Order: sequence, then C-alpha cells, then structure tokens
Amino acid sequence: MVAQAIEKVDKELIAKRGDGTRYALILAGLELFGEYGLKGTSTRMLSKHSGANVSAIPYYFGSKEGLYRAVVEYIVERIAVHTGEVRSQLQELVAQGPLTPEQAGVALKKMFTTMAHLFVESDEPKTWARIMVREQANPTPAFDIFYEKQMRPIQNMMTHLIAAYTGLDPDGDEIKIRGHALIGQILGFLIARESILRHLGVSKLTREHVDLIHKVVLSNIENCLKVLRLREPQS
Amino acid sequence: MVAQAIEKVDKELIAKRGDGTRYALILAGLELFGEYGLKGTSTRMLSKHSGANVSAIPYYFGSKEGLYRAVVEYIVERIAVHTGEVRSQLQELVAQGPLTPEQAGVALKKMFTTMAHLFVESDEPKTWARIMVREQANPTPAFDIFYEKQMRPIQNMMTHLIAAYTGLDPDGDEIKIRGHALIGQILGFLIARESILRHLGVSKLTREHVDLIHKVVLSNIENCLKVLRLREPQS
DNA sequence: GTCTATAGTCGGATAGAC
DNA sequence: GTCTATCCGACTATAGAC
Repeated sequence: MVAQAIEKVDKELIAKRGDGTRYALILAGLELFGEYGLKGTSTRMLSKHSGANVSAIPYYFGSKEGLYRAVVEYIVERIAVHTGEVRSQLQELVAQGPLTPEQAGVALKKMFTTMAHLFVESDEPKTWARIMVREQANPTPAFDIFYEKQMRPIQNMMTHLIAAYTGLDPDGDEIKIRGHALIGQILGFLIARESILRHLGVSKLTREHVDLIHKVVLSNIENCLKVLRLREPQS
Repeated sequence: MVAQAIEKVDKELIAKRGDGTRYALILAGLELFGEYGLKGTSTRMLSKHSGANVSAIPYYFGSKEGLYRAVVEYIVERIAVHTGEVRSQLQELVAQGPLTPEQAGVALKKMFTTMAHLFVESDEPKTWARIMVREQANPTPAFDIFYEKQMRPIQNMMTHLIAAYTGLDPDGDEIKIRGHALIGQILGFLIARESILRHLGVSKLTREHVDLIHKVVLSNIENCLKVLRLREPQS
C-alpha cells in the first residue's frame, strides 16, 4: 500500500533525496503518528510499516522527533498543493486593489467551498487531520511550521475578505472571532467526526451526507455574513 | 495545587473511597493525560504529580488504562454537574408535550448559551477538552463512556428542539448535520484555541474576548436557525 | 493501604560491518 | 546507504516487607 501511495505523489518529493526510503518513512509516519501519536508510535513500528530499517530514522531525520517534524512539513506541502490554485487566485484579486462587497462575497464563497471540499470530502486530509488536531490541542514545536505556513495566511485572507464584504474593521478582534466561528463549523465535521458518524448511525459518510454538509455549511456561512452586511457600521 | 482542587470538588467523589489517593491520581491523570496523552504519560509522572506511590495505580485502577478510564468517567461526571440543571429543565419542558416554535427557540438559546459558557469561558473544561479531542480523533474504548452518557443526550435534545423550532424532520439527516455545524462554531474556540489565540495576538483570552465570542456565536446560531423557520417545509 | 525493590519488557540511538 | 548487533535508559506491573 505504501508503494501505491508513492506513485500518486509528486516526483519532486521523492527526488529530494536519491532514494525512496526517506519518503516511505514519511508516509508511514503520516499514518502511524496520526493513529497513535508521537509517543505512541515506536521506531520499530515505523520501520515495519515503511519497510525501511530502524536505523534509517536517525540516519535521515536525526531522531524520531525529526521524522515527526518532516511529516508535519509534508502535510503543509500537501495542503498547499490542494489549495494553492484558489489561494493564488485570491491573492491576485486582492493585489489588484480594494474589492467591492460583491467581489469579496464571491471570493469568500470560493474560499469556504475549497475548505469544505478539502476537509469534509477528500480522503487524504483525514490522515492529516488527526495529526493537526493533536497539534491544536497540544502544540509541539512542529505546530509553528503549520501555523505560520498555513493557518496564518488563511486567517489573514479571510479577515481581509470579510472586511471588504461587511465593512467591519479589518484590524479589530470581532472580525477575527467571526472568521474563526465560521471555520469552526467546517472543522467540526473533521474534528468531531466520530460524534457525527454515531449520530447519523453510519460508519462512513456517504456521498449524500457530504453534499448535505456542504449545503448546510455554506448556507449557514452566507446567512451569518449577509446579516453583517446589512448592519450599520458601528461599535 | 492538588489539595486546592480537591477542596473545590464534590465531597461525594472523595468519599467514594476512604482515601484521597485515588482521587489525587484522577486529578493528576486529568492534567497529564490531557497534556501528554495516554501513552505519553508514564506511571512515574502520575505518581510524582499526585504524590501517590507508583504502585497505587495498579492497586486502585488495575492498570494505567484503568486510571485513564476512570479519568474519562470523572470528566463525564463533571460535565453533568455543570450542565445538569439546564438539562433537567429542558427535559422537563420537553416531557410536558409538544413545544411551540417560540418555546423551542428560547430553549435552544438556553442550551447554546450553556455550552458556550462551559466551553469558552470556564477554565475547567480546557483540561477535559484535550482528552476528549484526542478521543474524537482516535477513539479508545473509553470514548463509548463519553459518547453514550454525554454526546448522545445532547444530540438528541438538540435535534428535538431544532425540529420544534424549524419544522424540520426530526429523524432526517439534515437536522443532525445542522445541529453539528452549530455546535462546531462553539467547539472551534475550544479545540482550535491555539490558532485563535495567535490570530488575536494574545496568550490568553480576555474578558472582552470571551464576551465577544459569546455574542458572535449566539447571533450566528440565531441567524442560521431563523432562516430555517421562514423556509417552507420541503425536500 | 503504602512503601521499596525488582523482574521483565520495550524503547531510541549508536557502532561498525558490508 | 543499508544492515545487524547491542547498549542503556525508561517503562509497567508485581512481590513482599511494614
């Protein structure tokens, strides 16, 4: 199964080092760290799962923690691959000058759609999610990598767009909190997945569930923001 | 610090066993399992933190896993203490017969206010949260205790109230998903706290932040539900 | 019910052959 | 760059004194 996954992935990452061992370890780490956590995953497990020798871990990554950092960096790279296009589109748009509320509204919708698609629908992120959720609840030094390269740009872009759409002060706390609340709706389906699965009485989300989640989340977000637009700029 | 916390807590729990050792271990587990996870917490750490002897763990709980289960059970009990009053109020109300949309609206507001208060404002849940978040991402057998005794009743109550308020089919998937999305907004501030703290540029939420979060979340929820009320019952 | 001592296991990292 | 062998520390749980 590792070999299969290797083929799906950018050649560049493999080419980073002459061999596939390093990469096989990252893939193993992705699965095992997500499943059992940093401490819960032993180098022997990583070795067995990747097919690499135990000694390859200190050799390539210095230590088990080094491999963990590399795994987080890999996740950041993969998210960039998934969201890069939308992100550069939005950055281009923003760079062109001040946005009209209508433009901002369209951009926000695109942004949230991308997030919902990535977090709810795709299969790949489920592997990442566990690692990143752990990091949120209990940041290791690796959290900095994730936050600075992924979260902060998203937060900034969202703040900017919501400000353009609603007229809220882009530097105030309210706009940051509002953005966070909206993301929370989507994140809930990633983070508390076990609870929603049990509530729905299924072991896996069906196509219909996913579509429904999309619809609900996007309409909720639209409603929350629309009300702000109509509100007089104050306090 | 342990002795201090003991005093704050129900006498019953201490009286469960003649001694405080058992309880001191649970308190230590609450902090350490949250911080380092099940595997990441050693019996030596628990011993040192609680002041109890290492052997007290297998003695009272059978094993480290036994202590972990006891900690989850303790969390469930504590949540019940915090939410019990509102919960029985709501159950009473529901038992009296079918609710008008207005009654359901008031009840929903009370329910979400309680949750927001508990998850965003109080200090105690932050300790619980880490453990429960780990369980969501990676359920151990202890998750069942939490889900059946806490999550399911909340989900059922919420489904019931949203149905009464909006006219949505109480047995459909949509209502479950809508409820989950709304809870997600609140949960985001508990689970992804590190991200919102960094975005706000603070290391701890101030009173003002907490009030703002309350306001934003509750108004969002109200907006999302209000729209449904006006919607024609369909599909 | 609490302690010390220890058995028995498994972990990460290194040394050095190939 | 990959392997085997091994060191050494840390872990959980138990035995048995008090």
